[in-house]
Amino acid sequence: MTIPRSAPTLNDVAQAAGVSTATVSRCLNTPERVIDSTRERVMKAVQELGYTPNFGARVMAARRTNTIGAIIPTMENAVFARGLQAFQEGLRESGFTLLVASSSYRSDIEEEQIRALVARGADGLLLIGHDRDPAILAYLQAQNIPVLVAWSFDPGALLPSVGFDNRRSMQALADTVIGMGHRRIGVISAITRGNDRARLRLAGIRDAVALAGLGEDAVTVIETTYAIETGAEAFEALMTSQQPPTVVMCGNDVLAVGAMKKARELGLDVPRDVSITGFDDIELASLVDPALTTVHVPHREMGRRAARALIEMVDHGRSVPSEELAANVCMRGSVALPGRDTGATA
Amino acid sequence: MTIPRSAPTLNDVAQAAGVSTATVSRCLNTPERVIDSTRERVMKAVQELGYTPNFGARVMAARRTNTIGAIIPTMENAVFARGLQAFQEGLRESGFTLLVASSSYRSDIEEEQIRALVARGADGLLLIGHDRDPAILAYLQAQNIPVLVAWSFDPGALLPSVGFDNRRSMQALADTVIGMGHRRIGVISAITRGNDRARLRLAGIRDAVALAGLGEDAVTVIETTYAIETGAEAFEALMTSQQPPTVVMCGNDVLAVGAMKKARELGLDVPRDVSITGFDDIELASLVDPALTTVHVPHREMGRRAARALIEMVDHGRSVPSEELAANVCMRGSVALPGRDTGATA
DNA sequence: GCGTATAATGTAAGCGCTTACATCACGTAA
DNA sequence: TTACGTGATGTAAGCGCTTACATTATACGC
Repeated sequence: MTIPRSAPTLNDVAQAAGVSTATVSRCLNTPERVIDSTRERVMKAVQELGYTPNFGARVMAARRTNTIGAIIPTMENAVFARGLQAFQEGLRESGFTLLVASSSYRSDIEEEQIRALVARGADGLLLIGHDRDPAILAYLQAQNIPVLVAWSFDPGALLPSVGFDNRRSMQALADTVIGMGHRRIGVISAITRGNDRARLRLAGIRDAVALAGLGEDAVTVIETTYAIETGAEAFEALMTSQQPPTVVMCGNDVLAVGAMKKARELGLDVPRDVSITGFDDIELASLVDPALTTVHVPHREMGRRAARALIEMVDHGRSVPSEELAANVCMRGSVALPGRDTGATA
Repeated sequence: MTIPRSAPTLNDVAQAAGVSTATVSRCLNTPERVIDSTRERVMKAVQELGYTPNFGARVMAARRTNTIGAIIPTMENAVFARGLQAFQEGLRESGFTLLVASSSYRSDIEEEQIRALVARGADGLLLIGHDRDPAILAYLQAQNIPVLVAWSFDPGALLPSVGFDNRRSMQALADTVIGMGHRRIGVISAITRGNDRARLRLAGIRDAVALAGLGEDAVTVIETTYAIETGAEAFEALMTSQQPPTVVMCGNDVLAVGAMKKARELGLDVPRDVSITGFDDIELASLVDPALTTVHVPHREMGRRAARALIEMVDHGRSVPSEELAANVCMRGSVALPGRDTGATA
């Protein structure tokens, strides 16, 4: 067996098998149109040469890639990782390959990645959230490529989505908390700029506050990046202020876990001295002590449905109605009635 | 502005700008070779048409994709997610795009993904671990495509690697544990089939046992899939056996956290009643109570170095020496001297 | 003004594949 | 035997791009 200088081509296979390139191509794509004896000969040559069709060439000739692209903010966020894993499994069943890229929460990188994926011939795209420069939307439209949004449900948006109502879900949680008597609410939010999930969750808290007839100054908001440590810092800032909150509502579980960690360090008992809530219901939420009150998001289900919806769009070239999934409040040990005092320990 | 039937091509741009396709191509690839006035005209046309070069065609003509492919077992494992994020950032700085696929720990899917990535013209590949069907190795060699292995250092393997010595690191941890007096060791390992990291970690424990002159029956091994819940189940099985171990060493932190959770449910105090160890040092390890004794793996550093090494291989077409990173034992609260009793609570 | 070096642009040949269409080899019916 | 239908295979034209090479424009020195 000789080692080829470079990857073998269709032509090499054709020569080895003593047929034309068309026959080889047919063996690979429509085997039933080739007589058995020939096919065997060709397949043998394919095996021996270790031939893999050149994707670029194939795409260019056939105008279809069976590839779906997805762009997520970061792979380090467990919620995306989980949803995407399910998404990929769903695609695989239908013969699609998933290509993933991440944007580090930066819209310029997201745009770059969108272009990269489109250029690679992605048949469809999965994007996270609706906040996006109109120019990119126009570009996507010009490319005439199906795009689905996940993790955020918004029937009024330009793009169809599979997700949940971040605003209403967070409001439900805030309603409950306020209903328990909390009047000073600290909020640790993810950066809202370019992130509708974060923005809407914050809006949900404000909705609840307004509904309860509380003043705007009932909430103190700190925005910070996604990490346990930054959550801890924000928590400390909130709790060492003049009038510390009796409950700290966090934009996601990771920030909340950071808050709980810092509470322990500060000698604050959760939930006696201060209540803490999260959002997402990642595994971590039920592992910490006390278990974290949060909003459960069905990430896997979302991934599966997104796969189904996007395949539908790609296969039949038609848009698809947005799908809303339920995200329910999950009461656990980290929330209690507010104490009589100001929330500081003795 | 008219909506094009399909994506605009180089030719469309050339026509719109009144130049040849070669000039447009040069504007995009070697702008300094085109006079300003022409370039402006061309770029304007590019903008207006929303032109994106067709990747397949470009690759076919230029024989280079600036794309690196990576295949990981699963995105849901935080260690891969973190290392890969760093890997991607490293690649981006050098103008490479990362394409990620996951194999669900199945070698047949991994092979499929390897072929998919190769077919897509990946200039290089990042793979996890050395366990792999020789046929795929041969295929990769025939394709003459640079491949780097991460998460496992093995200077003797066919492929160069950037990683740590799973066996020796785990042995170091086991040495320490045995040095503290533990004589009955329960092991919760990830599935070892096709997973050299799991296999080598287990081997490291056996090395330590042999070195200490203990019999083989000092260790009881349970293999299970990667999840908190399966770790919990395995832990229960170990602890309800006739002679429960005084220490349970887990193949990774996720299994260890599952074990700790189950310990709490069983009313066992960690580390008084039983010691528990992990591997990886994910964030979770220092969040649980007591903090988990584990082996710290520098995932980010590994990702960065892997990026550098693979780029070197791709750019200069030469192989690269394997790099070993240190993975150090991290003693924390979950390990203590064994009690006098059998490990069962009163 | 002319010749020449140099910069800017155009021309056209592929890159590896698919596929419409042409060709060929049979088998069947008249 | 001939004519023709059918199925297997070959031929060759692109797909959109890059790039070696050819051509044309510009600048400069004499």
